[in-house]
Amino acid sequence: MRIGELAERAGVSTRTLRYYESRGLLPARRAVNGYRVYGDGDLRLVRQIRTLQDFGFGLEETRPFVECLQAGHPAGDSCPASLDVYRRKLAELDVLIGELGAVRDQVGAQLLRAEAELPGGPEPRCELRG
Amino acid sequence: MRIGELAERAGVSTRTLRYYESRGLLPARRAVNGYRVYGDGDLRLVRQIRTLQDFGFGLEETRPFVECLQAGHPAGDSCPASLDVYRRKLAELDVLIGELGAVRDQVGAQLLRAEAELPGGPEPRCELRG
DNA sequence: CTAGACCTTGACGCCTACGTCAAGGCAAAG
DNA sequence: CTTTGCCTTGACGTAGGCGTCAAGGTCTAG
Repeated sequence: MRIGELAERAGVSTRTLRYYESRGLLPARRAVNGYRVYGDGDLRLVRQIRTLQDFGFGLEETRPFVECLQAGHPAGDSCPASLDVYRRKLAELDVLIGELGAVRDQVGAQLLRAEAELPGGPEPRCELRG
Repeated sequence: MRIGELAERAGVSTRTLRYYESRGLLPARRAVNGYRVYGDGDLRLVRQIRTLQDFGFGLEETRPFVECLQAGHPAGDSCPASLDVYRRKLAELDVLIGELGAVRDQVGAQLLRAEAELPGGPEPRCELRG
């Protein structure tokens, strides 16, 4: 299939596919006229990349998965290098989530304090009515 | 004081201060020779910006706080507009943390599955020894 | 022959918060 | 006068992942 069909089937733009090729992921055979030609394996490959990107992986981080598939393994994460990426990402996520949680608490505290110091506006929920 | 001193006292670069000015935050008086001249209030202003940036606020999001201080209020969050930013940020953080948590769980699940399917490598912790 | 759909490469745009260099002005010390 | 240090504006570079022309080649239907 050519680039347009692969793009449509994978749900991405042709620009995206050319970009992946420029990054060394997703190499393409060429027809006589210079057109890129892809096989079904390439569809799996692009889908693997998109799945990881949805998880917030950068393109470089998807490379081990891509190479794993290209090496003929059943899945992108059938190789130790891919598992390492999973582990690093997990660690990163844990740190990030922790930091964001801390920030959330600080912002929440600032909000409460500032609301208490601001006389105007809507009254606090616990205000006595009547 | 001039830009170099303010930069040092605030712990930022002169480039950063000029950038803030170009964005319409942190306006500066000018000496006869064209040099920027700042007062102590500007130091508070810059510190307010940095605090918020440490919380992950974008520069635009710090504008209400800056304007609040410039209006003569005791703190950057002494104005309703600033509180609105706090609230929006809290909501954003909650959503983001939730999404990241979901991703974390999915990546963790993928890792466990892939580790189980990979025969080689270090044995699971529960393996019998000897 | 021509229109139209598809393909090619090349290159600039975007967005954020500055870093970093370039060329040159101003002021005080020696 | 010269050095030294601080200041000025201007403008390009960075990172990520493409979007969006631009100019032109290819193939097919009518």
